[in-house]
Amino acid sequence: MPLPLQPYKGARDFYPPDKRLQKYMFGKWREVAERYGYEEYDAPILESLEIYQAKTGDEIVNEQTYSFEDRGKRQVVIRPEMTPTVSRMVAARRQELSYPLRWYSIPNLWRYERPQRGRLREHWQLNVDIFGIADSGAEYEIIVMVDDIFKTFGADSKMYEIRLNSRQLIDQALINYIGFSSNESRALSHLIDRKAKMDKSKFISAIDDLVSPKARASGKVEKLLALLDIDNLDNLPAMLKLHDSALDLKKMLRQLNQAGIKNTLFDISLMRGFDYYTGIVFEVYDRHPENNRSMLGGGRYDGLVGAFGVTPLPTVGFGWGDVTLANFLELHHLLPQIKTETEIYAVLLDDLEKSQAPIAKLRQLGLDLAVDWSNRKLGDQIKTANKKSIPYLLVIGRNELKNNKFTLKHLESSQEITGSLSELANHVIEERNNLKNKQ
RNA sequence: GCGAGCGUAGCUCAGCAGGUUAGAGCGUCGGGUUGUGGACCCGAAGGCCGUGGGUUCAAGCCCCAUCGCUCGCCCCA
Repeated sequence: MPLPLQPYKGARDFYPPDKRLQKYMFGKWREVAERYGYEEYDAPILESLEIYQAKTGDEIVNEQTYSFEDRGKRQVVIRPEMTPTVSRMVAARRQELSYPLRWYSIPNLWRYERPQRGRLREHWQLNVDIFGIADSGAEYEIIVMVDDIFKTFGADSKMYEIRLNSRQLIDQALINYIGFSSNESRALSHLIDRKAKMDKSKFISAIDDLVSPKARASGKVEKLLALLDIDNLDNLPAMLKLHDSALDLKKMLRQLNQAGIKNTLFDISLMRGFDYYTGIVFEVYDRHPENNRSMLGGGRYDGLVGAFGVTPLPTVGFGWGDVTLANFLELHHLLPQIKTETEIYAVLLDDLEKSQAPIAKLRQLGLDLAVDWSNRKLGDQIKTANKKSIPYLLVIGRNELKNNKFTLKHLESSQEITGSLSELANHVIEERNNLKNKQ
């Protein structure tokens, strides 16, 4: 039996070009998060089972996670998401941390399920959370940051849209305005979340299955359907329109608009799967017809830190997966040509031993340099540099060693410059800095 | 977990109705003589046709199972 060459189902190998792309994406994520004053944290990939049971449904814990019993009989889960972990960390130091607390992380997460487009078993996710702010300024900051990240990747606002809703508004609508029980309301909100995927008659019959015959008879279903057709806050019935949650949403949309973010919309059917959200929720959709899906989402969850037995802490956060981001960038042609880190390929022609001094010198001067020790013909060595897309070529042969003057060739443009090692190094470093400033 | 489609060289795929030693392009490696690459020409390596079983004189092709991939569903972190 030959050994398998494929990575484990739903997981990925990162060959250098893949890793370069990942570094690029993570780099932009970090850059923007830090520009907003967020600090990076990390945590173990293993967590004890209990911390998931408090907040999520049983199915997620039992069927959609990698879980096992360790040798000490502890129930262990490979983390499927970061929110419980970060809540745990904050709760553990609830008293000593100072608020508002702004944290981010890019954890590796695992879920046990069938892989499909945009959803693998293994993925990485940018997680950003702000703790300690009850005011909607927290949501505002988070959404502005998300938008900023898109812009930093080169996207324009036509490529995506930001949809907003409020859990409080939904509760108010389903329970107080229409009059469903809280059980019916919870079941209905999960159903409404799937509305876009179902055709209308199927959706209606699914509603009928969920609600009591009495509710059906009293016209509540019609009332619900009418409500779900509303796509503008101003068209809500008065009782809802004047509710705090609707006013908050309206203010949020206005503020975003003032910040130049106009690709927003109110989507009353937007739920987010989890029950832990307590206020405004949002998702960003790709507008590309081939990928018309939610790429990231988040919202306010004020109860989770408190679930660890400490004084509750208002929190807003979001998670953004690397797979959905990569799909988006690819589809919208936003992937840059990402070069290898190596800047110089040193080709040795004559005396390998005497060539070591200039190579060491260039590295001391701060250059990333790979050496071809193969002693092959010059042309062959150049071909290798070319294939590795290393930008500069340095030839070290007897002439160079004798005169202590070297020639650096930029392979793409075929331009050559000649000079001392430090002159060449300065040139490369200058070009490197120019490139960085452009990005 | 459920349903559908697909598995032939590193990659993209051909492969006739089941009929001898399984093909192309790209890529890789080598060559086209002296210290300058990308083009072009020549050549080579590389496949138990995903795996196991079955039907048949004969299976890459048909049947069953299994694994994997893709797309839906469920669920969505």
